[in-house]
Amino acid sequence: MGRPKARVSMADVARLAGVSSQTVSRVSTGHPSVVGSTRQQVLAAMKELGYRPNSAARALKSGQFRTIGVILFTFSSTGNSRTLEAIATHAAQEGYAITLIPVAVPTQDSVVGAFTRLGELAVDGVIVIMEVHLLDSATVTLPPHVQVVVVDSDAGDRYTVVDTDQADGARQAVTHLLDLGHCTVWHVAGPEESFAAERRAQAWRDTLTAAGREVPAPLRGDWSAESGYQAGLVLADRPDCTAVFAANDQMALGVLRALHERGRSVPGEVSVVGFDDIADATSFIPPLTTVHQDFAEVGRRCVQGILHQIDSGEAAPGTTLVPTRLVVRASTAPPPRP
Amino acid sequence: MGRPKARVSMADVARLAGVSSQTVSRVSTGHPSVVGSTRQQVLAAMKELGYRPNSAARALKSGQFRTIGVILFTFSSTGNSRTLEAIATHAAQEGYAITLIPVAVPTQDSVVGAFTRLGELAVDGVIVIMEVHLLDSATVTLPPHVQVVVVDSDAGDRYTVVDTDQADGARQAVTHLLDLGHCTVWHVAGPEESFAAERRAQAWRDTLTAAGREVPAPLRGDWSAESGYQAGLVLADRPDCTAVFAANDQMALGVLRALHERGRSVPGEVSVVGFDDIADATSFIPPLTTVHQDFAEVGRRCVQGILHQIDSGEAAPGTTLVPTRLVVRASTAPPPRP
DNA sequence: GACCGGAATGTTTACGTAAACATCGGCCGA
DNA sequence: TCGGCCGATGTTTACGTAAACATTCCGGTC
Repeated sequence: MGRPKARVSMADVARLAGVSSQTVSRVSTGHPSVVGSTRQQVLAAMKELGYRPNSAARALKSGQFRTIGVILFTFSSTGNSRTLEAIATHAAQEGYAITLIPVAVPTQDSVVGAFTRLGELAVDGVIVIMEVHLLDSATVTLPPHVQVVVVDSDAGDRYTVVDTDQADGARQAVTHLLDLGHCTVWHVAGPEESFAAERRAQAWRDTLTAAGREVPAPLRGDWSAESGYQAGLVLADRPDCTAVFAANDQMALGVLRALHERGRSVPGEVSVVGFDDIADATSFIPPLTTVHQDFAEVGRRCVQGILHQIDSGEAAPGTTLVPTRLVVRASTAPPPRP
Repeated sequence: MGRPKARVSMADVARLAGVSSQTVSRVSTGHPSVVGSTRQQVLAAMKELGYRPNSAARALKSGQFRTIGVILFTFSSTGNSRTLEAIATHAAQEGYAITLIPVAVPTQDSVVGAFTRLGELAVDGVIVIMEVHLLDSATVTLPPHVQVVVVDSDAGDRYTVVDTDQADGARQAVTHLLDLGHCTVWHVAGPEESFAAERRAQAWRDTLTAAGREVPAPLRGDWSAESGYQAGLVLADRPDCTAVFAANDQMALGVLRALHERGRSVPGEVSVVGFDDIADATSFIPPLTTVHQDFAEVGRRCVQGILHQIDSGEAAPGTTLVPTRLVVRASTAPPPRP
């Protein structure tokens, strides 16, 4: 409001440089047909006045914002915030900015609200990081001119979906434990609403079944270490439990603590595998064997996907899976000899 | 490009509703002097055409973007991403969007680059989450019309700074250990470039000195659990070390692992205190006594501060400290009887 | 019954940029 | 030598919105 001077515009620069504002525009956008001497003159004037292009005017004119919206529920999940980081980094490399749209409470109302606001938002495309269950239940149609990429979903028939290969990761984890000689593997699953949790649980079940092993009833957590601890207390009391696959590293941490408190040694008596490969996993007691997720790659492919859609102007339904890799550390070993 | 139809504008709505576009504008902005029946007509037309205000045009006209830029180096620090989450949430409540500007490599060049891009960005204000050392060394002046709030800095004389009360948190941690009867407290510090680390180390030193205790040489980590583990290995070999204050929870985790591996029981032989109170700290072995930081409050005050500056049009230098609180769990106890 | 005031609505204009079109001047080939 | 062509630059215009100003119409007042 009370700023000393209005913002410098192209007209101001043009006046000082003694050219037309269109020439300033050409210099600003790097158009080739401006001769060197003129360009220098304009650049000098820009510098002297401290000219900055007005992105609102530019967006208005061009119809492009060079901005990607990212909708997400929570940062607290390791995956979300690491994916967001990768998205932001890659978008920046492509000259795109990121606009964050947090949806604090994942109720249908707030999702609708977020998408409504989205329609007014200055974005060329949107990346949605959330369980698509909510996307479905929300009776919202995305504004037709906005392209969408979804993470963590199975809606590959309708949207472009990028996700970690959850199933293969879980399979690797279970196979690793079976190969070590365990009769079967117990599972601490994530919350029901989560697709990732569902996938991991399903692959765990399938792998056991395919190997002809008994499938114990899964325990259910909510991704938190505390919920893993509760599950771990239950498992610690079962002498027949020698191998546990937790659906994420945090819950594995809780399982480790429960086993430790109940005096069951890891990996001597019980083996534990996690999922995510968070940085801290190397410093758990003992260092955790876990499934590594390449969040950076997920983010990269999200940006790539959305930019492709923005350029081509049309959606490209389909699912891209980013491979996972088992990282073996010290929390797994053959089962104890009876 | 090849979209079936151009975007719906106010003129289209006006045509359908049989009013002028200015009336549509008035309805859109909630201007009072539109009679009920007209308003209904316009709203119906908006709905039928799927009208969405064009924020670029709106920003161009009003000179405001209703957007806050957030510059940050890394999400991997717990504090950064939790603060970001709180900022995003509160900004959304105020009807502001968040634009993320990641600076992957904290070199001077990339900082300059980020701030240059910033000048062109459609933001009304900026929140900087980073060590201000780099802000200083970067020979950048922020565009004069952009307001700034800084987190984690001591530049309160030049900028509005919001930070956790690092010093008091560290004091509480050290005092707690001394009160338990420990002769002195060892410190695993964060990296030198970090103001937060510097503050915590200084307060640790001051508190020991004020109590007339010996001040051991601090060990230095880089916030990671692995670096805490390395420091822990050193401390585990010193029989005179009975109490450790780690500058964050991750490093505390590493210390716990090192002590465990070397057979020194926690808290029986050695007490450990962390800083941050991350969610997982309750499931460390043993559950970690740590200093709780209220990131949500930090985020809230950042948004509040920047909005105030945007409204008033002038900077408001000064520092706001958010209190911390010691959370006592199971990793601290009186020292062993010799 | 003419006039005044104010509420409801319409018209004009400007925000800063960049595409489209217009102009100018010099160089090349016939 | 001259027409034409192309590269460099200028002029016009439109993007969608909302402030400022203009107009219309109504009820109420003297």
